Amino acid sequence: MPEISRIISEVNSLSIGEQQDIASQEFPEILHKEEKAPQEHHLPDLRNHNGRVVMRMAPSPSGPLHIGHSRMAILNDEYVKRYGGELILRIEDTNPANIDPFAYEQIPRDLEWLGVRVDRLVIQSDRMDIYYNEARKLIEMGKMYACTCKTEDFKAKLLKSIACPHREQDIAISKEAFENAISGMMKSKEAAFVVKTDLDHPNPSVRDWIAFRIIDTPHPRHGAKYHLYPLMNFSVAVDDHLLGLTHVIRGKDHINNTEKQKYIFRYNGWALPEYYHYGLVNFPDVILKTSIIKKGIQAGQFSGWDDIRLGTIMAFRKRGYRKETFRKYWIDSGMREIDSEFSKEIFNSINKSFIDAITPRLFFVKNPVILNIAKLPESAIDIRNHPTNRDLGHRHYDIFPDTKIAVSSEDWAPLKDGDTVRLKDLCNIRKTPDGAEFAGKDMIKGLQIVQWVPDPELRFRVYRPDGTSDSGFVEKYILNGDGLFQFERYGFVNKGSNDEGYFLHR
RNA sequence: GCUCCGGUGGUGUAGCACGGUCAAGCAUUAGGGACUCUCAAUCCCCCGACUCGGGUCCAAAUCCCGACCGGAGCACCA
Repeated sequence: MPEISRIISEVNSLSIGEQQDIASQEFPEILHKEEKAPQEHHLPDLRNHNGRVVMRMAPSPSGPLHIGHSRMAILNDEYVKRYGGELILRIEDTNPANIDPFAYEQIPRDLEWLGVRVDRLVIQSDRMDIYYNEARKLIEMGKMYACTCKTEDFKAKLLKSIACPHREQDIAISKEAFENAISGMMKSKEAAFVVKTDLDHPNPSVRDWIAFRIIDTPHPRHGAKYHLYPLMNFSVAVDDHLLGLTHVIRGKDHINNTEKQKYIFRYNGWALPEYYHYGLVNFPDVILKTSIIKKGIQAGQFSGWDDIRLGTIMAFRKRGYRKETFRKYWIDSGMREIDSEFSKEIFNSINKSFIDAITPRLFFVKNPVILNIAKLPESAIDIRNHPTNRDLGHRHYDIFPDTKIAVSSEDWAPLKDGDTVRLKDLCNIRKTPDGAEFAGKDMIKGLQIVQWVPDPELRFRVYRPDGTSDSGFVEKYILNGDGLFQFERYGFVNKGSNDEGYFLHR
């Protein structure tokens, strides 16, 4: 080692120029910069994976999944697929007030569409007895107590690191209160059940946190069967252990919760899973909040959970996004703890790379003008459905002197009399004071090319995610297919029916 | 205010655990061009970043300290 240091300092004592001279004379091969292989984005390896991992996704059933949830789902799924093991979907429905029954059926469907393989479904409200039993153990250990303080008093004391009078009460009192709460003999807010942590913990929210509360609201799955519900930090800790999780990946917003949950692990002597927290993603101009969406749907402002103005998986799907896009985007984003902004451009660009080569082209003329073209010659033409992909075939038109042609007013209106444009794949036309006239069949380089629709009959409306819509004529060939089309010079559109569709992206 | 986390081009990231191969890679976007009967795709070119200030070191995007900025949480949501 000293030898190496000596040589390094010797080399460093030379100027760059001298170093280069020596290198080029004695070791010319090192001056050739090696071509770097393109770097694939890939997720880092997990700590302590022993060939098998058990992971989970834990959404609350307040509504269907949205784009934000897809990160959690895909990250977990990727790792389980990489190492092998089990992916658990755990529906966290221990707050009866925040449940939309529809979510129980839609969340699995959203995941399936995303290509996430769920090995096991766990619904927390079906495991209440397990939580009760774990709580009894903690009470017995003296690590949990019943508190009948007023909420404000309880908070105020903790803020000052002062124990509430119930903290050291007899275990029997807590035990009895717990059973009473379970059997429904206590009203909401009359008591709470608190996990003892550390009154001097620097973060006040970690000090003695509430693990169970009494709720009178009936549960959508269980009605009035239960009156005492665990809070997330308790049920999560218990389940993460009992379900045998090896790794937990979730958003950074849970970092504080992890601290709280660790107390349950410690008291029981359970081994901790490996935790990862990815940074928060800001989604500009995307509506994600379930409470807002719900209100909007009820008020008739949105057509439903799949309204294309929303950020739900259902809405993305309706617009024609590919599931592969979600996966690539989130893998590219990695697992860093930095907060970031969702990039619509990159997301759309990824999506385009998946669909461009396989999506048939079609002409759509928005805000149309119908032209009678003077001296239009009879012709029969074939138009390719894709500029390079021959497998997509072509479409055929017979054009006659009296065939009416629609073009977009956005193309036509700016033209002056005498200007010429190219009707793509058909002919050139000249604008005249009376309308339009034929101006030759041969393609002239540099001529503006416009899309057109012959014998315009099919009105088509495209709904855009910003709430607006465009209307125009579309080629009749749209009737022959379903799914995605690229309306040339307009963008990709997912067909909803024969007269309307949804804008995907350009 | 307190606790924790983080700061690489317009945007998303790679690199940071083990300082030298980083005068910083990739993608996207903007701009220019080639090609093209789509203002698409493809190809080429180009603009653009290590938050700042100290320190350690022969050498710092990488380690240490401070500042600044941003985010999350702060107690009966998940």
